[in-house]
Order: sequence, then C-alpha cells, then structure tokens
Amino acid sequence: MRIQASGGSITGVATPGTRAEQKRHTRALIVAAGRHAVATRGFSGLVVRELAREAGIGRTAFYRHFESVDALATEIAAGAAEALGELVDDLVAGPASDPVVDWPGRASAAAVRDPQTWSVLARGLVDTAHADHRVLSAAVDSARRRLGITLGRLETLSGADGSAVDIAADLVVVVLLRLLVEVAVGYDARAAVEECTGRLRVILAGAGTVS
Amino acid sequence: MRIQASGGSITGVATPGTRAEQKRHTRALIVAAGRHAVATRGFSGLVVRELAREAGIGRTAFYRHFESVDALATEIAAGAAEALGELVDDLVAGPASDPVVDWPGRASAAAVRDPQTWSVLARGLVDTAHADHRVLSAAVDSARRRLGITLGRLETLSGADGSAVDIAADLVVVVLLRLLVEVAVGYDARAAVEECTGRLRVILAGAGTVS
DNA sequence: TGTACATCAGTGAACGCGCGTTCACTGATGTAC
DNA sequence: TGTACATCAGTGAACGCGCGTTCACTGATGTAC
Repeated sequence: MRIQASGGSITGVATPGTRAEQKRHTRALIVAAGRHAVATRGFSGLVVRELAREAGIGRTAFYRHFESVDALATEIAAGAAEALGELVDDLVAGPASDPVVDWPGRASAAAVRDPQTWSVLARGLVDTAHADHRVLSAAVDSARRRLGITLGRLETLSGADGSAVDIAADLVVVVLLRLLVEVAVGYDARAAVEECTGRLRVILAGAGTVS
Repeated sequence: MRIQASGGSITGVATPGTRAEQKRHTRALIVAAGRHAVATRGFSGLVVRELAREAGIGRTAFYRHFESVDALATEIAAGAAEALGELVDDLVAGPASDPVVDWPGRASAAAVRDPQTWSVLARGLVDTAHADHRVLSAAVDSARRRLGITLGRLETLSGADGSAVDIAADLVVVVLLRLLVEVAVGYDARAAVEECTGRLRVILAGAGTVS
C-alpha cells in the first residue's frame, strides 16, 4: 500500500479515486508546498527535494508534474498576480460606501483566507532580478489603475485634480499591500485593519485638500 | 609583480604603500563587491568566489578579511542601517523649512551619492528570514520615530493629535524609502523627487486635517 | 465478466555543478639587532 | 646600513555538501476486446 498524504483539506482537493484525480491532488500538494516555500524564503527557497518531501513523494516524481523548478515558480507567481486581480475585483465591485471603511476589512479577509499568496507577491515584487518579477509588478500597476478609477469617483475627491487622485491611488495600493502582508505573516488582523484605515483616512483627506 | 586593482577611486581608499594599507584596500574592495551583489541579487547572492574575482584576489584570500560570508553580510547590513541613521541626522538637522520641499531632495542626493546602500536596505527589510533582517528593520523603526518628532513640531500638524502624526511619520518613511530605492536603481532622480514631494504634500495635508 | 495489453505516477541510483571552507604553502613586507 | 628572522596577505589544490535534473525501472490503474 502506498503511503499517501491525508491532507486534502489543505488544498481543497479531496483525496482521490481515479488516477487523474490522484495526479491533480499530488500536483496541488506540490504547489501548496511551493507557495509556502516562496512565502517564507523567497523564490530562491524553492527546493525540489523539500517540495517533494512535503508533498509525500520522491524527489524525481516532481518532474511528472512540472518541467522544471522554474516552471513551478512561474505558476506560483501567476497565481499571486491573479489573486491580486481578484481582490481588486472585490474592492471595486462592492457597494459604493466609503473605501476607507470598506477596503481594509475586505483586504484583511482575503489575507486571512489565503495568507501565502501575499507573501509570495511581496517577495516577487522586491526580487527584481527574478524572471517572474514582471508579472507581479504588472499586476500591481493594474491594481493601482483600477483602484484609481474607483477613487476618482468619490465625492471626497470630486474637487481634486487628476494628479492628486493618482497620488492617492499610488499610496492606497502601498498601504493595502502592507496590510495584506502584515496579516499574512500573522500580525493581529484587527489591529492591522485599524492602522490601515487610519492611513487611508489621512491619504484621502490629503488628496481631497491638495489642488 | 602582483596585479593590483587600480580602483582606489571606487572605495575612496588610495592604492597603498604599507602592508596595513594594502590590506584595508583589499578589504574595502571586497565590501564594495559584496554591497553590489546584495543590492542586485539579495543577501543570498553573496558568493565568495565572485566577490574574490571582483576584488582581484583568489577565493581563499577572502578568509584573511572575513571569518565567513555571513560575517560580511552582517557588516554590509550594519553599514546600511548606519547610512539610514545618517540620512535621518541630515533630515532632522536641516533648517526648519518645509520637509515636503526639503526632504526629497536631500534623500535623493543621498541615493545618488551611494546607491547600493538603499537597495541593500530594501533587500534586508523584505528578507525577514535573513539573520540580519532585525538590524535593518530596527533602523527603520528608529527613523520613523525620529522623523515623527520633527514632523510633530510642524505648524501644519499643530492641530493634529499624536496618532495623526504617527500615521504621517509612518507614511513619510515609506515614501522616502521608495524614493531612495527608485533613485538607487536608476530612475530619473528629478522625476522621483517630484513624485515624492507630491506624496509628502498629500500625506501632511491629510494628517493636518484628520482629528 | 475475464483476460491481455497500454499507460504513466512514482522510484532510486546516479550525474555534474557550484557552493563555503580548510590547509599547507610562498614570498614580499616589516622588524630586531 | 646590512643581515637574519618573523609576519601574514595571497595561493591553489582539495574536501564534503546540497542542488537540479536524467534515466531505466516498477507496478497499480485504465482500456480494448
């Protein structure tokens, strides 16, 4: 009998019956291990032997699922970029209440739901030399633009010119990313949300004032 | 005759006569190579063979100057922490004119003067698993406190309560670090200063408004 | 339903490579007389 | 000033290690008849 990781719960993939399901399950275990590794030690912390051990397979079985360790890195980076896009979807789609009150709570919820993604994002943003840096910084650029559009429609900023809105969007993204990472690494979520709210209040108040 | 790096200019240490001067010179070349490596590839990019090549010595001569590669990492991190302290000295010591106008230019000058330090700082701040992370995040904490004191004395913020000043100090440090890194990696310094000024204006205006 | 064959996820030994570090050494620089 | 000795920055071969990746393989699962 093959020993088999019993943790379908971790990845949300049920322990399988058919061979295809089994393969998907193992692959999901590898990706989960990879995200954990990148979140804690950066992209250079992606070590095949360790991923395999965490997924409960031999080192060489890794290559049944990924062409190389770089291919896994690319998939993990793409997942983080996508997650950021989905968070922005959530933020801009919400009821048109005040972002200052609304956004930190939603971002915090996203960070609690899936902490590692945001540490992955932070690692990839800083590691400018890494091959997958571009997709992540592009995702942040996109987030900045999209949140900027929503911010530009606020009554608070109705008097502000475009550049003030741009500055606000820029700072808001920085502040939200910080919240995401803080909650992801285990800071108290309530305190982080409160601090984030305070920062957003200052930023939007300031942008509404500056001509 | 021994081939000898002629670049005293890089480190500011003149090509030497005495043995002690020669040793100091070589050591400075190693540190310079190390800072370049950390700035471009992070602390894990510190590779003895490469440092030695850049310093014009054999790999093993490295150990005449440092006990290990980790010891060099610690020295480089300490240097970055110290440089941040000196920049803050400069910012808070200046004539009591408007920080919004004053600080970006001074920070930019520091970044132009010594670009690699700020990339080192950014790398070390993000790499939370690295042994020398603490000294760098402590340096940023200190910078935040010291700049907060100066900000608290501004007329603009005379009406604001303490927490608004704390928030402002926090955001100001983030914005200044970003300027430092942007200039360090080669963005146009004039544009970066202008953007930073705009951000500081928004932050301080906002902090002066929020109760 | 039962049998013969095909598939392919996982295996374990092995590879070549770059890493940090050690060691006994060399020979120019520095010092004592 | 000249000589004999001490120092020590730099050398080059060698080490053990962990890495990514390859390869021929095994045996349970899946499929065709």
